[in-house]
Amino acid sequence: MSPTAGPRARPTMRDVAAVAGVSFKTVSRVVNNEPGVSEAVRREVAGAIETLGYRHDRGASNLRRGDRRTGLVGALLQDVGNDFSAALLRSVSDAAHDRGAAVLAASLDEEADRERALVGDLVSRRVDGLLLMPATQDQSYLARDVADGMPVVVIDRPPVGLDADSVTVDNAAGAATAVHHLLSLGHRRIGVLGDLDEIATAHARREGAEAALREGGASAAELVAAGLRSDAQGRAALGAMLDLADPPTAVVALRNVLTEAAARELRARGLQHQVALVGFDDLPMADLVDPGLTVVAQDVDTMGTEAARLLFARLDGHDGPPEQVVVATSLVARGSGEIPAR
Amino acid sequence: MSPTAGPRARPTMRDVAAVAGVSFKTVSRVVNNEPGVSEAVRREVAGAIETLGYRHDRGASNLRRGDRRTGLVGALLQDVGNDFSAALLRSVSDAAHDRGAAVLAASLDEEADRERALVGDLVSRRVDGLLLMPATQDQSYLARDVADGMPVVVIDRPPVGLDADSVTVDNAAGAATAVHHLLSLGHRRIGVLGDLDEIATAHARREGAEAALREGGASAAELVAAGLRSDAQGRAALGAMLDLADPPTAVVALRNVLTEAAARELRARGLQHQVALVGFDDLPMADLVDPGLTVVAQDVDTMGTEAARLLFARLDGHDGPPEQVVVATSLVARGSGEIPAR
DNA sequence: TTGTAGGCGTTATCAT
DNA sequence: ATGATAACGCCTACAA
Repeated sequence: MSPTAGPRARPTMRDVAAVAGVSFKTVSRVVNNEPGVSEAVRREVAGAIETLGYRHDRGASNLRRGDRRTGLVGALLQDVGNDFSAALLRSVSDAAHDRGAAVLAASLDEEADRERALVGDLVSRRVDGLLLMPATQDQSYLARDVADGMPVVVIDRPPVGLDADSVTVDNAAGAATAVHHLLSLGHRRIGVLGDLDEIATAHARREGAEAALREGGASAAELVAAGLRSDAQGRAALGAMLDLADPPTAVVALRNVLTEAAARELRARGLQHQVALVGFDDLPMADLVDPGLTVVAQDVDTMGTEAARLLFARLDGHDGPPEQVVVATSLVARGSGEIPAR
Repeated sequence: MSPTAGPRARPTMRDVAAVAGVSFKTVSRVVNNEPGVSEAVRREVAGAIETLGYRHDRGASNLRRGDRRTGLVGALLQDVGNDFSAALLRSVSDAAHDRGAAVLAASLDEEADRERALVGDLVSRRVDGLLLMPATQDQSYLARDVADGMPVVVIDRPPVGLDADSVTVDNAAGAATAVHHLLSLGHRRIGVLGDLDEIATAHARREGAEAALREGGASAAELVAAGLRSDAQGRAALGAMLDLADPPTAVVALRNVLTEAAARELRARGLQHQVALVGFDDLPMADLVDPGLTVVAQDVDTMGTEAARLLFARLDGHDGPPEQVVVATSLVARGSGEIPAR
């Protein structure tokens, strides 16, 4: 008995039926475009729907339906505000919408608990499938739900403890490419900036870079910094290296924030044309920076498309062993990585 | 009778109850953490849940519940892969997750039909509320659903034909700021690059810029290009202006892709230090470009936070007239906009 | 502390 | 072509 016109209860099929003067099953037929309703009745019902502002309830529908498909897909990414995640979300959600599915998106921020909590939430919402960029070290907690019929595609990092499709890049190889590029230009003092070693991709990249350095006879412990999470940490770490008696003549930044950080620090010191820089993962305006940023690029578009393909193939009943798609990385030379050693 | 281990049917509360040897209402109590269950039974039920891999079904739960809240929020943005939309999505989804709500995200790409279709989808999924960056010219089609209790917050553009909260920036004023900045440096030949005039924000920006130019006595029809949608179109339009006998000494780019395009074109012509450039909307690495890109920045963070605040206030029952929040823009001088007139 | 009956809005099944 | 009835998985109300 609220005096303010509170939200009126939404009309149901029964209400529509009453207005149209038919049984509510007939309304259901009309709403679902089922045959067996005369044109006259169909119009009558459509009119009632219009006047009442009736809106079909997918939740209720889904409860009763045979296939139990919600038309919902989950996308748990590292950070939907970040370029890489956002690009993936875009291509996956395009594929989803082409199939009439909606996408539940969320950011994990490398927090394992958040991943488990959000997966739980998505499962209880009965998503048809899940795209996951893991924050956990082990996804075996998902095995049961996968067995119960919820396909999961793991992206960016290989799944651990879980038999699932995945889309990754060869991080070690990509990092090695960056190092080889610099070695070939004569660099021997090469700094490495990496993220937390607990993150699988970060670990693989650092290992790949260090292995390449060793092979090239350019290994130097004081030029390797890991565990860098922010722009500030990246700048500080590079700054410390540049303050050494024998500073690096080149830097490999193993994540996009670190590439940005390195570019800033070099620029702040006026060294952007003296010290070479190669980043892992492409950046939006890398070509406009001075010098242009040389990077080992991941093909985000392909990654997203492939992930969507795998996910929807499973949803279409495609059975078979998990598929591991590895997308190629490519070195994009724009200037910063082509500065020769002094 | 499929030979392949197809998705087993998910266990229900009844199955759990059978295993635990209790009634299924007791299971419901345990699942919802309701009081009135002995510790012993609680543990028994928890064990059964574990062995069966039971997962609560929110859809079914919600159907019977009194409040009919789905804990779902829709976010219809221009393009979740684009920086501006992605930043908004991030802050809104943070606020949503803080409240235990999940976010359905989708991109509209300025397609009015897509907006209407997706809104319909979200409504039939019974989202509790909706954040909308409109692609339509008129949102009156939403009035009924708003009246039926679904709060809508319109972002980036003022709502048309709909009484709803909104979060916008003063586009005309922002564009005027950019022009004034250039006028004050002595520029009189100022090029303007704008998006489709049908887009409300684009229209307002162009009008604001042109008004400021007129006031400054620097109006020049041949230096105004609208309807530019892509990097290529932006570059072409600016290129044409620069090829004029009396080319512009400064450019205002009214959208971030156009700012990028302008920076590219100027750079390609080696004019990046001769022709001034001010963009509307900030860009990721604007400080690393040479020269740094001067922009009129929109405070995306505040926009997202405000939008979330408005939406969740409505969901918390806050009643009252629609609120129109206008977030201030700010000129961020980084170099490109401070090049003086020749 | 625990259980039973009924219904949320819809679709499946079977009847008319 | 249309309708009555049961059921989906769960929660509310009430009873034991």
